[in-house]
Amino acid sequence: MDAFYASVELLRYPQLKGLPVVIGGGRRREDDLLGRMRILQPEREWTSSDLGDIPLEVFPRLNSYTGRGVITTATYAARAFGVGSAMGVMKAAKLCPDAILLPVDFEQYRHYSRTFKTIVREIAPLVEDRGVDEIYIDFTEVPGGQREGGRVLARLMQKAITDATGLTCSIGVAPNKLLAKMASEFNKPNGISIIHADDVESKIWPLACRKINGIGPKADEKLQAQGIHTIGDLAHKERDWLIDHFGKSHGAWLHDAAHGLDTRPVVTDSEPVSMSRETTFEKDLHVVHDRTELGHIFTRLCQQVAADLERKGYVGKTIGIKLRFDNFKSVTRDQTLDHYTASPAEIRHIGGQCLKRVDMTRRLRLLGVRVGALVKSDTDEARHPSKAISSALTAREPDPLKETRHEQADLF
DNA sequence: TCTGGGGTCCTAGGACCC
DNA sequence: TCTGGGGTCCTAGGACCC
Repeated sequence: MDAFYASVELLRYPQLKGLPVVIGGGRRREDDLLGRMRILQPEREWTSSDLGDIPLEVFPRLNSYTGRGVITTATYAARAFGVGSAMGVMKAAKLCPDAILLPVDFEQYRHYSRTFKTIVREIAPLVEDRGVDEIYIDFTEVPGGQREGGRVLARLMQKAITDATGLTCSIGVAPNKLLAKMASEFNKPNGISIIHADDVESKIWPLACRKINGIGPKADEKLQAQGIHTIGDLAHKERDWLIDHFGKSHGAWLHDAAHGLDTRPVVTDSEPVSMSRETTFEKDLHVVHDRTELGHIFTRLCQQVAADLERKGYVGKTIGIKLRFDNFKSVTRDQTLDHYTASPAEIRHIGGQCLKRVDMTRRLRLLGVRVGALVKSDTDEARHPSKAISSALTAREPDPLKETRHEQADLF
C-alpha cells in the first residue's frame, strides 16, 4: 500500500507569518477584549484571517487572559518563545506575554475540515479521518498516483486545497501509514516529503522515539531509562528483549515500528464507540457548597450528550461519568443497562447513580458524562438488545458506608 | 497562575457460563 | 477437600492522539 498523510495548517499562513499568535483559552466568554472586538465589527467571526485587515492593537494579548485553558495551536513565531500546543495558557503567557491571543472557533474549523476532506476525496476516495485537520489517504489505486513517487498527486491536492480554502497543507508520502505520518512532519508548513522503505535507516533512525505515533511521554520515559533515545537505538534492540520489557503486544509493536513496518490499512468507515461531554469549571466546585450549580451543569451535560446521540442517530447502553478533582486526579464510574437509550432523563438518572459511588471530599474541577456501547438507533439491535445481560447481577452495589459518609452525593 | 475536550484502544480482575 | 480451562461481559484506570 502507498499512503499519504495529509495535515492542513488551520492557521492561515500569509497573514500570520512572523507574528507570535496563539489560539486557545477556555470557552468563549464576554471578557473585555473579545467584547471590544465584537464592538468593532459585531457581525463577524474573528479568526486568524482578520489579522490582515484589523489593527493589531485591537487583538488581545496573551497576558490579558485570566482563566483556565490550554493553547490549541501557535504560529512558529510564538513557538520560538517555547509556546506549544496543549500548554496551559497561563504558562504560555509567561513565555510570550505579548503574543496575540485568538479564541478557539470550532465552528469554523469544522467548516474548513469538511471542505478540505471533500476536496481530497474527489481526488483520492480512500480517506481515513484522523480528526479535524488530519487524514490518511491510500492512493495505491489512484490513476497517475505513482508519478514521481506520489509527488505529482500530492502537489495536486495541495493546490486544490489552497484554492478552495486558503489553507496550506503538509503531506507525507510513504509505503505505510506509520512512515507517511512521520514524513508529513519533515517539511512543515505546506511541504511534501517522500520516504521509501530503504530510507528508514537514514531518515527515521536518527529521530527521537517520541516521533513515532503511539509513543507518548510515558513510553518515552521508560525507553530513556533503558538508554534508548533514538528510533535507531530502539531498532537495535532484540525483539525478545523488547517483549520482555514492554509486554508481548507493545514490545512487538515497538520493534516493528522502529523498523518502519506497519500493516494497518487505511480505514475509510468506522462507527463511533462512545460520545461524551465534559467541562472544566472556571473555579473548582464543591458538591455541598455548589450543589445547585453542579446539578445544573450535570443536567446540561446529559442533555448535550443526548442531543449528540439523537442528532447522529445513535443509542448506547453504558452510561458513565468522569470527575477530575482539584488535585487533577480523575475517576470514572459507569453502569451498563439491559437496553439502549439516548434519553436525557435516563442518562441523568443512571449518571446520578454513578456519581453516588464516588468519594466527594475534594473539590471538583471537571465533570463529564459519557454514553458508550453505541449502536445505530435504527437497527434491530437497538430495539432488542441480544440478551438481558446480567447487569443487575454484576453491577456493584454502592458501598453503604460511603453513602452515609457522603450524603452530599445524593444531591445529584 | 499549572494542566481543554473529544475520542480510541489496552490491560487486568472478577463474575459468570459451559 | 486443594481445585480445569476457555470465553465473554463488565468495570476502572491509564496511555495516547488530535
